[in-house]
Amino acid sequence: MKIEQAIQQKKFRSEQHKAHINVLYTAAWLSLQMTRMLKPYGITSQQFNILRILKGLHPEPATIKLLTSRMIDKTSNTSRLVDKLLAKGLLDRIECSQDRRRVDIRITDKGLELINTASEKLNLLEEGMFQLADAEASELNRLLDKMRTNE
Amino acid sequence: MKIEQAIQQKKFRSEQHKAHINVLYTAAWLSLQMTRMLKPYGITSQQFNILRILKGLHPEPATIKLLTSRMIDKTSNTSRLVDKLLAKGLLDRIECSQDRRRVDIRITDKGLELINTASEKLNLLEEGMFQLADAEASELNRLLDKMRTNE
DNA sequence: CTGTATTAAATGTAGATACATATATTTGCA
DNA sequence: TGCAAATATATGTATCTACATTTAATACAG
Repeated sequence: MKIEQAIQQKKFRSEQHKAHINVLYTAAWLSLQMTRMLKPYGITSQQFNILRILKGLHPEPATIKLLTSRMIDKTSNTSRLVDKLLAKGLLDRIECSQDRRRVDIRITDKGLELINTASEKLNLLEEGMFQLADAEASELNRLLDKMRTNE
Repeated sequence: MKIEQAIQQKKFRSEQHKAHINVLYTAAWLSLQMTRMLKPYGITSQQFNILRILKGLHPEPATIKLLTSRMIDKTSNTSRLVDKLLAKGLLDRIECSQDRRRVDIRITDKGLELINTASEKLNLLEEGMFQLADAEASELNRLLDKMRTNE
């Protein structure tokens, strides 16, 4: 569906303005798909994101600071997201002996199991979702990166 | 900044997967810019979105249902967003006499004034933000629409 | 050393999202 | 007509975001 139909707006100030709206709309759509896909596993997409980062590092641990720097949404409250995952037994938290301000966080076996199962489902979703050829996806990445030039 | 640096991840499963992450990241970045820009005006970006729709319709009113269908984020609670704007005197709400389930919502002069001032600021932001040529912005729109083919 | 600045993480808050459910009204058909 | 289904909006709840503030530990200049 074209963005014009999706939000029932015929005219836009410019193609750039339309692209701005389109990125926001597409991200909201993607997030919703992901939220629904993860629901049966009892985790949110931000929580999934943390598990994904920890899986990549495993068996090395991460600090809260490191997790934050790798999050898609930089302003989410990593401490509280980690709390939720701890309560579910998907993470372990070990106080850091060299620097007692820090905490080392590691994914548990239960966490690894969950993310592996959930990732399979997510891959299926992405396959259906992405009609883009490799070259098109590359170009999309280039354009998005360029859009954020003033970052 | 390239997405690889932005979230400090070197490898992605595919260009498509990278594009998925990139859309989410770019939208979060755009939203944050917008949130900060609107803060001095005392409104959130979702509230701005409602004012923008009502400005386009002015002097015609809109129902909650119409507003929802035009929102970028379809699952936001339009009723409650409208409540907030009413409390600030930026909207008027009139119960609909033909169908008493419905409520007609119209932007006030105060609302129009606010959105006009805020829009100018926002345009400045967009100018600085968009390094994309017209043809590039068009292509970006095409790719995003294609990404949502299964919508 | 000692005290100030910096850093890491946690917490308080107001507002938003996602979704289920409730309430009120209108439609439409037996 | 009468009553079930559909429609429009509102509300309850748990979670998340954005940001300011707090707590605690470490760094480092004088």
